[in-house]
Amino acid sequence: MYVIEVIPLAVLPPNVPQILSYFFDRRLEKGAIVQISLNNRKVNAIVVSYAALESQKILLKKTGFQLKKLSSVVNEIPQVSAGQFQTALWLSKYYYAPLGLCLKTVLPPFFLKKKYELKTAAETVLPPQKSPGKPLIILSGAKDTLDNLMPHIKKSILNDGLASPAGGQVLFIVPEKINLEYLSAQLSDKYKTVVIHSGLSNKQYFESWVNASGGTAQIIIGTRQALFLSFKNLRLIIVDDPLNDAYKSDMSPRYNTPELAKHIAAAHGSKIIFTSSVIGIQNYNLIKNNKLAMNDTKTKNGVKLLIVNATEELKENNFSPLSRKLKEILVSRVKLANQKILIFSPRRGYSGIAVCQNCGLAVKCPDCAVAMRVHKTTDFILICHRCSRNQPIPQFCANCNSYKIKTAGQAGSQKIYDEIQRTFERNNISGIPVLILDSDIAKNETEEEEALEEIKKPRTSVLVATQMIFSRRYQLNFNLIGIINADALVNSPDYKTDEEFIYQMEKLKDFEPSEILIQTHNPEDAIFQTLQDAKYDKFYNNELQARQTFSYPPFSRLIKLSFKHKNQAKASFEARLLTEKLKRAAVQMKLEKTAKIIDASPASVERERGLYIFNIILKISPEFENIRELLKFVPAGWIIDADPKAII
DNA sequence: AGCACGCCGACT
DNA sequence: GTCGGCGTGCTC
Repeated sequence: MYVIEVIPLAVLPPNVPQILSYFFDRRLEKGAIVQISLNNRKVNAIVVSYAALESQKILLKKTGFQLKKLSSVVNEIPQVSAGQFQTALWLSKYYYAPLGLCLKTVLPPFFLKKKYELKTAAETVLPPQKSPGKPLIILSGAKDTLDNLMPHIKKSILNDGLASPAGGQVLFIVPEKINLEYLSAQLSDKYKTVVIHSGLSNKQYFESWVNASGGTAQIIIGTRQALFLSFKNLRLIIVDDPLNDAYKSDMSPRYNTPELAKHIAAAHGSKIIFTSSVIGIQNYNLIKNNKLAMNDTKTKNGVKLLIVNATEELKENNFSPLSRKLKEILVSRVKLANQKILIFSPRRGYSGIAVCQNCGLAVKCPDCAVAMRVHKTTDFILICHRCSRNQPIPQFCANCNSYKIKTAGQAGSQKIYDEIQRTFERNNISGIPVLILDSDIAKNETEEEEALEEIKKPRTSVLVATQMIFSRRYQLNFNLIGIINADALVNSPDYKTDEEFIYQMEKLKDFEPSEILIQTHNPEDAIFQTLQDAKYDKFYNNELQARQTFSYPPFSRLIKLSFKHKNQAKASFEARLLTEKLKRAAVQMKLEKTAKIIDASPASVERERGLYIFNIILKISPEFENIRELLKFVPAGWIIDADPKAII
């Protein structure tokens, strides 16, 4: 008899062991697939080790529980490689996520599907290679990204200076699948490329997998899942746009792709290059500490910035979302030939919200603690931007029964569109196409492509777009960009706001405009001067200092603990209970200095989809390794988010 | 996360 | 009488 240790491919709560033991009458190799009975349900599990029962007897007596027998063997041939185990373990440890779930994340979507069986789990453990050197960040405009990368790609594929005769592989990670087609078209005439993303069928995914692990593919281009492939001789990982929000997984394990990419690169001994339009504060700090090299190829192009005081517009009785200056520039621009104009709207929809003029209350979503946003279809309707629920604008105010419900607040893309049309009419301008690109349009893929095709035509046109347009910055150019409300550009009042603002603005410059007009209610804000100078050293240094003062990253690691419940009192109680528990534990463990616990507070949107949300923030100093010691007090039902996107 | 057990209210 | 609501507890 043998004792087999397995990882169930199921979610186990954090307070139970993630590796379980079962009896079996023979040995099973690491990576074999079995079926186990877990609390009376049948679950697939992966073998991690075996041991003769004799050697385990004493140990088993101590634990006290009765081991069960394995239900059945699914596949005795190892299907999970050492590399996959290693990645899953790292994810689980680094992001405090259930191990079984991490293993599931690492495995390809066709895993255990009969048609796509892998003969052996491909694994190429490379002999120690020449050190790949420090990570590198290349700063460039989006359109120069590939040109800058080509020498690095070429060198890696030629496998320069290495003993191994095999050609090297390059892994190119992008935040969204939208640019995969373009990148693969650019690279595939010179190199054998494969593509990996969530839209692939099992058949296609399997094919890419085989080409990557077998070494046929020289360049693997993909979204973050491509990091979970097996490789033959991976020499270089490129992560484009590392600051992109889409890189942070919103499902457990809540990993951040650039961080995982660094780990994978280290495991393969391959070089890692980030390509970005900005450095970012964390990377700036790494450069300062000599842990990251930088190659700044950005030419200081003389884009003209125009700051317009939006408050002044209101004082002068201009209630249009378009300032007088913007209208003026717009009207003169469209009279020229082949002008591309982007009007950047902070959000989709028509105008802000529906407000009762009598009592001043906005119409709120019944399930979420946010005001619903007005949209225009054939009629005006209300849509919740959190949960997508929609309903007509009520005739009477739920609060005071008044019938005076009016739309109010910041204009969205739809209203801006109407305003532009009206401006053109008033100035007797006709025949200028005005298009919208927001997530409402993008729901229909052909409609989105049509809008983009129209924009690419060699004629003057205007596009009203939300942040979605950023993913098109590799191919689109605009002569003029107007930002309707810069204050709403960054969605949350968080410690990252200024960094995010700079990031967004630098991305806009990727469209290579000659002029950017920014409308804001805070024109005196120092950030605009920083932007004007495009000198970010001082900004980063100030920001680093502020972050040090308040123990924000990179001077601490943030962990967000969230609890959701339909009953507000219950959620609030649980949150306070855990805060107290953690504080007491921290005192007992003498961690008051290394782990700062911020009291539980309702999330900035305190209710979402009918659930009340409370957050506890932990600020852990970087030298404290054993966060698990503290997190073991977090009961099941809490969401643990290490390195969260936002803390509100 | 699932899934069973168990204790209260509605209904053929 | 029993069907089914969901609170509680457990998973080698």
